[in-house]
Amino acid sequence: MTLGWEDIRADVLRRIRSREWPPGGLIPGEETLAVEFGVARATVNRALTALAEAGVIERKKRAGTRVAELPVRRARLEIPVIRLDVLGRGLAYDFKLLADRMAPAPVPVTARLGLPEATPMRYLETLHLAGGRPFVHEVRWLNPAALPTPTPDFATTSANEWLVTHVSLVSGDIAFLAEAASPREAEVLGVAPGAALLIAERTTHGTLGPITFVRLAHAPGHRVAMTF
Amino acid sequence: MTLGWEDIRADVLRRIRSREWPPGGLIPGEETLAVEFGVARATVNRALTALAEAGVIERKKRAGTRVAELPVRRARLEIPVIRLDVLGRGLAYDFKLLADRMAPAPVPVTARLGLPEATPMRYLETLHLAGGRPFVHEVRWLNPAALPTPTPDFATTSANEWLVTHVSLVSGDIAFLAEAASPREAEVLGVAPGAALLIAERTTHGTLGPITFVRLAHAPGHRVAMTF
DNA sequence: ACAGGCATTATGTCTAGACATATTAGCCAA
DNA sequence: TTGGCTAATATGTCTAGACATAATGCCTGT
Repeated sequence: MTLGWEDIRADVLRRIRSREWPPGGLIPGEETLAVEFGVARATVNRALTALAEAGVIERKKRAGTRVAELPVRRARLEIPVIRLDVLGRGLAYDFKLLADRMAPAPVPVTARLGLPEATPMRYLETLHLAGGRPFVHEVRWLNPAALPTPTPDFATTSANEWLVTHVSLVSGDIAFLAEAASPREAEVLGVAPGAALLIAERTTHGTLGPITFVRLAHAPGHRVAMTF
Repeated sequence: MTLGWEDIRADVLRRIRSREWPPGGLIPGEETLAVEFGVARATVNRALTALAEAGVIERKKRAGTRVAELPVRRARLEIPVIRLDVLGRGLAYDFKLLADRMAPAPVPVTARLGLPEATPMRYLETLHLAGGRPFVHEVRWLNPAALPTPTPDFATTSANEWLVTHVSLVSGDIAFLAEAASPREAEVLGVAPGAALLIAERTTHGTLGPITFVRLAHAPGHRVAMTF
C-alpha cells in the first residue's frame, strides 16, 4: 500500500478541514511530511502544489506553507462556443449575420480595449438561433490591426470560432450583468422591451494588441452554470 | 542557458498557435520532445501537464497527445465573500438579518439539494449593505442535519463566512441568470418592481450531505467579473 | 468475419539526489 | 534606531532511471 500524491493531497486537506492545521497556521515542511508519509519530497511537493493552485494553502519560499485564512472558493467557467452550447442542448444551431461593416468604435468599447477614441473597427452583429428561436444576440467589435490576414467571410464561419482557432488569445476578462432589454434587443430576440436579460461582456487581448469586445444578450431564462 | 518547464510550455504553445501542430493533430511524444529540447522527460511532462490543465491539449495513455480541436477558454471566478467584496470597493459593510427560522423547504430547493420534499430547513434572509445602501439580497436554506453543532448566532457572524471556515465544503455549483425583481426584492433592495436583477444561485454539498442553497439578488448595475 | 486475448507503447507517477531562488531573521555598522 | 548585508532555510525545479497503467491494435482461434 504505497501512497500517491493524490492520497497525500487528500490527507493534508483532511487535516486542514479538521482544524488540526488551523487557518493562517503553518503546516510542516515538505521534508518533514515526506518522512511522515514515507514518500519522496517530490511527491509531497506535487500534492502541495495542487492544493496551492486550488487556493487552499499559500506557499512562500523560506517562509513555508500556511493554510489560507479564508479559503477562496474558485469556480471554473468553460466559456462555451455558442454553436456547441446549442447543439449540447439538443437543438439545431443556426445564426444570422445582421451587420458587418467598418465603423468608429464608441467610447465604452475603445476605453475597455485601451484604444484611441473612435478607432475604426469592424462591427459585427449576429443573432444566434437555437431550434429556430432566438438564443443570443451578439454585438462584436473587432480590431483589424490585431488580426492575421486574410480574415474569412464571417457569414459562413462564426467570428468566435475563427478567433479561438486562429488567433493567439493571451488574456481577457468576462463580466456578467443584468440589464433591461433595449428596443433593439427586444426586437431581435422577440421579447418585451424592458425584459430582464443576462448580459455577458468580454474583452480579449492577444500578442498583437487588443482584439475584440463582445456583448452577448441572452434570451430570457438563460443560465450560465459553473461548478467547483 | 538551460530550459525550464515554462520555456517548454511556451514553445509548445507557440508551435500550436502557429499551426505547426494543427488542431486535432498528434504532437511528438514526451521522450522525443525531451531529446529535442535537451531536458529530462519529467520536465517535458510538467510542461504538457500544465497545457492539458489549461485545455490546450488532450492527453491519453498509449494514444499520445493531441492538440485540442476547439481550445476551450476557461475563466476562473473567485467567489467573493460579500463583506470583503464590499470593503474592496472602499465602502462600509453592514448587514441586516431579516429572517431566521425553521421552515419546510420549497420544492425547487429540495430538488436541487437532493433532499426529500418539504424537509425542515433553516431559512435565513439577509440584506447586505454597502455604504449604507442595499447591495445584495440573500435568501439561504441551510440543512441542519449536515452542520456541526453548535451553530453560531448568524445575527453577528454571516452564515457564509462561518460556513467557509467551519464546514468541509466538497463541491457545488453556481449559476448566473437575470430576472425581473419580485415585489419582495424590489421592496428590500429599494428598486422598481420588474427591474432587471443579476441573480446568482449556489448549491453546496459537503461530506455530511447537501449543505445549503443560496440565492443572491444583486442591486442593479452589479457586475460579476472574471479573468482568463 | 469476428471475438477475445495479449503485446506494445505513451503517458502517469515515483524515487533520490542535486542545485536554484526567494525570503526571512539576525547581525553589524552608521 | 535604522539601514543594509549575510547566512540560513523552505520551496521550486531539474535529472536519470524505474515501474504502473491504460489504450491500441495486432494476432489468433473459432
